[in-house]
Amino acid sequence: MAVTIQHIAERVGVSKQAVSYALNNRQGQVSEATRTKILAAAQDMGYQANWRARSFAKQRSNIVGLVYSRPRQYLEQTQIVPSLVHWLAEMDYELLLIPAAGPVENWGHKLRDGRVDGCFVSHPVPVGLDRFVLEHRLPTVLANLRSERSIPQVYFDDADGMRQAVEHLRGLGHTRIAYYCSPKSEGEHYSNDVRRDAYVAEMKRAGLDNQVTQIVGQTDDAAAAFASQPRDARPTAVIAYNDSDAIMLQRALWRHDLLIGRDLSLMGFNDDASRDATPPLTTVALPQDELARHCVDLLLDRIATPEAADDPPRLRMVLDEKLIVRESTLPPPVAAP
Amino acid sequence: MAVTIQHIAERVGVSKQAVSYALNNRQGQVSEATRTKILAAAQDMGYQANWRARSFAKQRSNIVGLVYSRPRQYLEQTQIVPSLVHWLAEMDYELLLIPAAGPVENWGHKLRDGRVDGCFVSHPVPVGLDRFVLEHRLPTVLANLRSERSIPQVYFDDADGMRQAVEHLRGLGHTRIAYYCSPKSEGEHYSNDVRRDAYVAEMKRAGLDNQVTQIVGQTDDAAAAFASQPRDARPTAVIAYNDSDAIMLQRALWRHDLLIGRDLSLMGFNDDASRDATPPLTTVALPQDELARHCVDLLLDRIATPEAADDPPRLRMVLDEKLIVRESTLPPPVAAP
DNA sequence: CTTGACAACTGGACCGGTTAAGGTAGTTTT
DNA sequence: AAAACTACCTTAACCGGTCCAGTTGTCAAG
Repeated sequence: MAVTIQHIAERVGVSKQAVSYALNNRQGQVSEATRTKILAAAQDMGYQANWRARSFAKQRSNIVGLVYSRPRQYLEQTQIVPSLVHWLAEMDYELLLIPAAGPVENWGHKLRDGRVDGCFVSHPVPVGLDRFVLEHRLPTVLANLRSERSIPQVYFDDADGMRQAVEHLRGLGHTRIAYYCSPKSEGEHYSNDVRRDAYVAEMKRAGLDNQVTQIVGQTDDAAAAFASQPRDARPTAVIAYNDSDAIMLQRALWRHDLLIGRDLSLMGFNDDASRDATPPLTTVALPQDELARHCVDLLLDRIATPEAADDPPRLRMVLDEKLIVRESTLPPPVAAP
Repeated sequence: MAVTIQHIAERVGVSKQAVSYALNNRQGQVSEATRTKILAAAQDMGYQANWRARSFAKQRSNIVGLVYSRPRQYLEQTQIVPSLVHWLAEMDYELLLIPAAGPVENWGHKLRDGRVDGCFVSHPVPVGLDRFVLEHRLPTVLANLRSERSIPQVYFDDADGMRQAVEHLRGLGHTRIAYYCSPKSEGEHYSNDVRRDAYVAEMKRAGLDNQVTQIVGQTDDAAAAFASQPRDARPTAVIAYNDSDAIMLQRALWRHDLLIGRDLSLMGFNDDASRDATPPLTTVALPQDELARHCVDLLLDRIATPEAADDPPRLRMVLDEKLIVRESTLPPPVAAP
C-alpha cells in the first residue's frame, strides 16, 4: 500500500487538506512551521503523489497524444517525436503515441475520453479526423500539415525552399534541372504539389521554361529512362521531392553506372536521410526541432484557453526551410572534348 | 459537460451501478432487457467512458512507458517504437514516452506515480534505474539489453550473428576480414564486446588467426590508415559494428576513392540504415518487430502477475539474428595482373 | 469591549467510475 | 406451505487527490 496524503496528515496531526496545500506550495494557506513538518514527513515516508488521483481530481492528464496512421513506418522516418518529447517535457507534459488504424470512429474515443488533454496530428491525416476534433472541441495542432479548416497548424514554406534549391543549382551553373517525385510520395504528400509548382515557377522565372523536366514513374523506370538519354541532353541536376526519393533514385542510377557527384548532381528535401548518404546529399532542411517547438507552444496554448478555439489568434505558422549544401551538388561536368 | 453513467442511469431509471454492469457486460448482473435499454441510451446520448475516472477506480492506467535517455537522437535510430505501439495496441495498451534526463531521482517518480503500469527500458540504461525498478517493484522489461539483475530482458544472439557474418564472407572467398567499431559505438554499446569477441573466435575457428584485424579510431583516421596499406595486404572485407558505423566508414573510404562493391566488401548489423545505402549493404538484421513482440509479452505478463517478480519464470529471452545479403559484399577482387 | 480583518486550518463535497455486500422479488425444492 | 435458491437490482464504500466554504484564533482598529 502506497503512502497517501491521509497517512501524512495523521502522522503530522493535521487534515489531509493541509497536506495538500503544503505539498502544492499554496501561499497563505499553511504556516511555514506546519509546511516544514509536513514536507519532512512526506520525505520521510517516501510519499509519492498519485498521478491517477490527481489527474482525476484536476480533470487534466498532462499528457498529449500524437496521432499517426502508419503503425510500422512513420516513426522511423521522422525526427519530430524526440523533439516533441523534449519541448513537452519543459512544460511538464508527456507524449502518448496513438496509432490511428482505420476510420476515426475506431479509435477517436481515445482522444475524447480524457487520457490526453490534446493532440498533434501528423501526416497523413486519418479520414474524418478534422471533423472529429472540431466537433468535440479537442485541442489539436496539425504538425507539418496544411488545412483549410480552423485547426491550428504549423508547416514549412515549401515554395521558398524550392526557390533556394533552384537558386543553388543555378548558381553552380546548372540549367538542365529536373524534378523527381516517386509515385508513392506523389500520392501521399501534398507538399509535392507545392514543391512541383514552385519548381516550375522558379525555372520560368530564371528563363528556363524549356528545361522544365518532371521525372515521373517508378524509380527504376525513371532511372532507366534517364540513362537512355544522350549525355548532353539529359538533366545535369535533379531535385528530388525528399531525401528518401533522392536516395532511391541514387541507387537506381548507380545500377546504370551513373554516380552522384561524378555524373550528375542530386539533392533532396527534409535532411532526414541525406547526411548518411555517400556522398552526403545537399538538401533543404525542414528543422524538426523548430516545428516541434511551435507545435507544442500552440497546443499548450490551446489547452490553457480552450475558449480561444472559436476565434484562434494564431491559426497558421509557416516556418522557414534551410538549404544545406553538401557534396552531392557540384558544377555540371564540362562537355567531353 | 460530458455524459456520465449517472446521466444514463437517471434517464433509464436505474442506478448508476446497473449502468456500469451493463456497459461492462457483466454476466448475470443485469437482465437482457435493461441492458438493451441502457446501451441504447448510452449510444443515443453519445456516452464516452471517462478514462481518468476508470483508471483511478481500477488502479490501472493501461499505459506503459518507454524510458530512453537520448532525447534528440535515440528514437530516430530505432524502429522498435512503432512495433511496440503496434503490439501494445493489440492488448489495449498504449505507449508513453518517458525521457530520462539525468539521474533516476529526477524523473523516476513518473514510473511509480501510477501514470504507467510498467515500462520498457532501452539502451543506454539510465544510471541507477535497475536498482530503482527493483526497489519499487515496478514491472520492467529491458529491450535489447543484457543485465545480471533479476529484470526480465530480451536481447539478440550477437555471437551467432557474427558467426553468420564471418561465414558469409568466407563463403565468398574472403580471408582478410576486418572488424570496425567507431569510438562512439565502442563506448556506448556493450554489444560491441560480444561481437568483437565472436569475430575473433570465428576467425580462429576458421584458421585465420593471423588475419584478425580490428580497425579502431575515428572513422576518418581509420579510413586513411586503411587506404595507405598496400592493396594486396589490406582487408578485402570489413564487418562494422552496426549499419551506422558501416555507412560512416563507407563515406570516409569514398574520400580515398575506395568504393564499396568495387574495391572492398562491407557489411553492418541492425538493418536500420543498410537498405538505403548505395549499394545496399549486406547486414545482420535484429528483427525489431520480434523484439517488440516479446518485450510486450513479457511486460504485460509481469503486470498481470506482479507476484511472479520474486521468481521470474521467463527472465531472459534470446532472439535470433538474421543475415541479409545485399550488394555490398562480393567475392574479393582478383589480384591485378 | 466590540468589531473587523486576516492567517491558518478543517469539513464536506466532488471528480466518475468499480466493487462487494445486501435486499427483494419470483421460482424451485422439500 | 415453508425453505432455499436464483436472477436482478440497489445501497454504500472506495480509489486519492482538489477546492470551496466555513470555522477558529489572533491581533489591530474603532
